[in-house]
Amino acid sequence: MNFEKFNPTLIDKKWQKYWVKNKTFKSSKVKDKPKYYCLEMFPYPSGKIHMGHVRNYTLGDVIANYKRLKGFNVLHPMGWDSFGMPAENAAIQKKLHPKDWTLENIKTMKTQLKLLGFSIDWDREISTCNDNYYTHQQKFFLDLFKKGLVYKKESLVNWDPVDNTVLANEQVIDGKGWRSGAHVIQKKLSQWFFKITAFADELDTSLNLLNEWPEKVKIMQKNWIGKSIGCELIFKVKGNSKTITVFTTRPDTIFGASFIALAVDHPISNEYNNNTEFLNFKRNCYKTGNTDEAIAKTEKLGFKTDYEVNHPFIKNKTLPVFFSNFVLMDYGTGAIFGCPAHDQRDLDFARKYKLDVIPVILPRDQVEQKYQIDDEAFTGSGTIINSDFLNNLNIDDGKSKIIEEIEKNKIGKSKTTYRLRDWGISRQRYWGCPIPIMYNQKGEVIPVSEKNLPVKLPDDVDFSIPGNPLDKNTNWKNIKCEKTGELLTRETDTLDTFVDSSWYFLRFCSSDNKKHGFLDEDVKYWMPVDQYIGGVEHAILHLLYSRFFTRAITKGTKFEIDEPFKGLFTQGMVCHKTFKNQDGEWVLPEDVIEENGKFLDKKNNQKVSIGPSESMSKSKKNVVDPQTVINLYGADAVRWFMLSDSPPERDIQWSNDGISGSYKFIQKIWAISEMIQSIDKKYKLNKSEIYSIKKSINKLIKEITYNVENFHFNVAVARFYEFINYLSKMLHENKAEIVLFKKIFKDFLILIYPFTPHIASECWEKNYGHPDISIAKWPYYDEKFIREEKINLVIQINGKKRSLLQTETDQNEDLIFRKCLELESVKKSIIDKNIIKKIYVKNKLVNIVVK
RNA sequence: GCCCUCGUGGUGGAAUUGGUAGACACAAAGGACUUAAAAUCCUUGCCGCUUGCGGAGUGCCGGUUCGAGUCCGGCCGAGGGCACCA
Repeated sequence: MNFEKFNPTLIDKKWQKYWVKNKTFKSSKVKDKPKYYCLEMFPYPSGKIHMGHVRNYTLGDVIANYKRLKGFNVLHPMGWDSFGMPAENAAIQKKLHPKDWTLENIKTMKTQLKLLGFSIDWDREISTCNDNYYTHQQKFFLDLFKKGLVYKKESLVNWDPVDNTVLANEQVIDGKGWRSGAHVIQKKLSQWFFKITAFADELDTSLNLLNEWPEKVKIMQKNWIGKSIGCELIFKVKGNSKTITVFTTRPDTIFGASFIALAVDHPISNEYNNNTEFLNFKRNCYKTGNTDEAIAKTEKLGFKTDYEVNHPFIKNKTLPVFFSNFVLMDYGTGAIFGCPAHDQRDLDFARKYKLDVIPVILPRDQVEQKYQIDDEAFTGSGTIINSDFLNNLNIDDGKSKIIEEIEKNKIGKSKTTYRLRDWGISRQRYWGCPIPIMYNQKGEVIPVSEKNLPVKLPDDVDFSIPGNPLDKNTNWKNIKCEKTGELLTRETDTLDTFVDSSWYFLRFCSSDNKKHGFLDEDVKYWMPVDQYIGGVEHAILHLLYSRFFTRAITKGTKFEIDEPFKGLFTQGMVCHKTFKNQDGEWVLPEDVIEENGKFLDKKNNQKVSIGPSESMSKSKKNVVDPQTVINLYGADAVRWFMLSDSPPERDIQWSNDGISGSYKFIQKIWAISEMIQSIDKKYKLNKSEIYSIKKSINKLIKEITYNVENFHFNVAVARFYEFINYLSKMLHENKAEIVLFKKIFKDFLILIYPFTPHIASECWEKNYGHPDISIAKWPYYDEKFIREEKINLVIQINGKKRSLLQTETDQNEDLIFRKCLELESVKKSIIDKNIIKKIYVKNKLVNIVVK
C-alpha cells in the first residue's frame, strides 16, 4: 500500500496555529475543577533553546497533557529568568543594551518553544526583568525588612574577582565562583542578608513531609542545613578564672575526654599573638586550604597551650588544651573536647600527641575487660562504661542524663546548632532588581515607601568603565527627599537573581494582577506546584531559597504556604560524543562525517578523534541544535526521542540513529492511520481474534496510565511500540474489522497525544473529525479483557525452570500437580527421587522440590 | 575521609509485591521483495552438541529462601554530593 507520508512541517504548523487560536492550553479562571499545577524550571534567556530545555519541557508537557485529559484544570505556564550576568557581558562585548539583548533572546526562544508544540498557557508569561514583576519583589523585600528578616552587616564576603560581585557560600564551589569559575577571595563589605537561618529548623524538619521529592535532594538539603543537636559545656581553666565553652553532640562520652581542641582563631588565640611558633602554626592551618578533600587528607595537628582545664565530673582530673587544625571557629563555639575512643579525628590526634584513649562505649559483642581501641575509633551504638553515674545506659539515655546533670550544675545547656548561614543577597551589578533602599547623608537606611515603587532600573548606563554602572549613574543614584528636601542616595547593589526565581511560581497564579504579586484566592487554589521538573543542579540553591522565601513572604497572610513544591522530579542531562581535530580543537558533530569507519571534519577532511559522551555544552561543541532537528524530523519525533529508551532521571545519549528511529515510528503511526481507513469492510473477525484485540488495547491503557503516573516514560514508549507492532501485523494480515479498529485506534491516539500531540491531532481529525482530541477523555480499561484465558505455567524442579504447562487460568492445585507429573521433562527429573515439597503460585508457577 | 546513588547482552535499557532474566529500541549478521538501490518486512542474537535439548548467566564472595537482578552481610568498580561539623 502506498500512502502519502506524514509531513511534519505542514502539520506541526497547522496544529500550533489551531491551539493558539482556540486557546487550547489556557488554564480556566473558573475554579470548579480539581487543579493541577505543572511547572518546569523557567529558562534563562541566553540566546537559543538547547536540548536540555527540550528534554525538560517535553517531560513536563507529557504530564500537563495527561492531567488535562484526566479532567484537571491544568496550570502549565512559562516565563523568563531574565536578569543576570550574561546580559551584562553581552553589553560589554557586543555593545548591546542588556535589555535589548535579553528581549531579543526571549523572542527567539519563545518562537522555538512554540515549534515543539508545548501545551503552555502563554497568556501567563512573565519575565523577571520586567518592572511589573520586580515591583512586587521590591514590596516583598520591604515586607521582609519590616518582619526583621532582612538586615545589613559588614562582613567578610566571598568576592568573585571576575564577575566583580559577592557570592553566597553555596555559590562558591571548590573555592570558585559558580558561574565565572574564578578563584573566590575574601573581602570586607557592607551587605544585605536574608535571615534564612530563622527558618533553619523548619526547613530541616519539613523535608520529612516531602514524600514526592527524590531522597537524594532531601539529603543534600539536610546536609546543607546541617542541624546538630547537642549541648554546650563550660570547662573551668585550672589556676585562673577563665572558662572554655565547647559544643558537643556526644556529651555521653564526657568520661572518655582526654583533651580540649580550639580553632586557631578562637578568642584565646589573641594571647598568642606574639608567639611566632603559634603564628607559624596558624598560618600553616590556613595554608591547608578550605576544600574538603585537601583538609581531609591533612594530618591532624595541634599546638599545645599552657592551659589545662578541670574535668567537670572527675575530681582532680585535668585535660590539656590545644589549638588544632580540625576545629573551625564558625561552627559551634570553636572549641571541642576530644574523646579519642569514639571519634576518628580525636583518635588520630591522641595517638600523635600520646594522649589517653579511654573507651566509654562498649559494643554489644565485646567484653569490657578485654575491650580496647586500636587505630579505629568506635562510633556505633553500645552500652556506656567507665563513666560513673552513666554506666550501663545506652547512648541516647546517657545523653539525656548527662545534659540533665550539666544543666543542674549550671555548667552548660542543651543546644542545637546549624551549619546554614544567612543568605547574602547584594550584588554589585546593573542587570538585576534594584534594592528599594536609600541612605541619608549620615548613612542611615531609609526604605523607599511603597507608593514610590517600583524603583526602576535606569536605561542610560555606561559599561565602558569597570564596576557597577549604577554606582556611576549620578542622575539615578542621587535623589531628593520628597518631604524634607534632604539629599539622599540610592542603594546601588541589586538583588541576587536567585531572589527572582524564589517566588515566580506564585506570580504565575495571578500573573495579570498589577496591584499584587499574587492574590490569596489564586494562591489558595493553585498552590502548591503539584509537579516541579528541573535539573538536579538546583538541589540546594534554588530549591532551598524558594522554600525559605515562600515561607517568609506568606507568613502572616491569610494563606501561609510552607512548601511550594509538592512533587519534584530531577531529570538527567542530554549527552553527546565529543570530537576533536588533530590540533586538539573541539569540532561540532554536524561537521563530522564518517568514511570507512574513519571520522573526518567535512570542512577540511582532517581526521577527527572521538571522545567520551558528555553533557552537551557549548564549550566542548558537542551540541545538536534543536531547531535543526525539528526542521528535519518535526516536533513529534524530537519529543518522542526525548522520552524513549533512557529513564527520565538518567542521562540520555543523543544519536542520529535514535532520532531517525523516532521519525520512522511517527511515520508508522501515520501509515496505520491510513490503513485503518481502507480496511476491507467484508472481513469478520472470529471471537478469539476480537478478544485478543480488545485485550491488547485494554492492556495498553493500563500500562500507559501506570507508567505515565510513575514517570516511566521510556517504558510507556516500549508499550506503544508493542501495540503498534501488533496492530501493524494484524492489518498486514488483513485481520481487521473497521468498527473495532477505529474504536481501539481512537483510544490509542488519546494515550499517545501527551507524547506526540501533532500527529495524534491530525490522525484524530482524519478519522474522527471534531471535536478535537485535546478535549477527549483519558480512556479506562476493563480488567475482564486483560485477564488471560490461557496461561503458560512455569514448571520448576528445585527452583530451576524445566518446562511450561499451558492451562486455563485459576486452576486448582491438585489438578495442576497431576498434570505436572504427567509431563515428560518432569518425569525425567524426578525419577529415583522423592518429592519433598510442592509449591504452587496461582497462575504463575509450580516448583517441585525433590531429593 | 564521610554521605548518597548505581553496576543486567555489542549499546540504551525492561522485569510494578522475591516467581519464565534480557520486554522495547538501536547496532550487527542472514534472508524476502526489487534489474539494482532505498524503503519495508522476516529470522538470528552467551556456551556446548546436528534440530531439540542441556549448561552457565544480572560487578565479585557469601547468606536467607522451594525460588534472589530484586532481601541481608562483606568486598570491588563507576558517578554524584560534602562542611574534618564535634
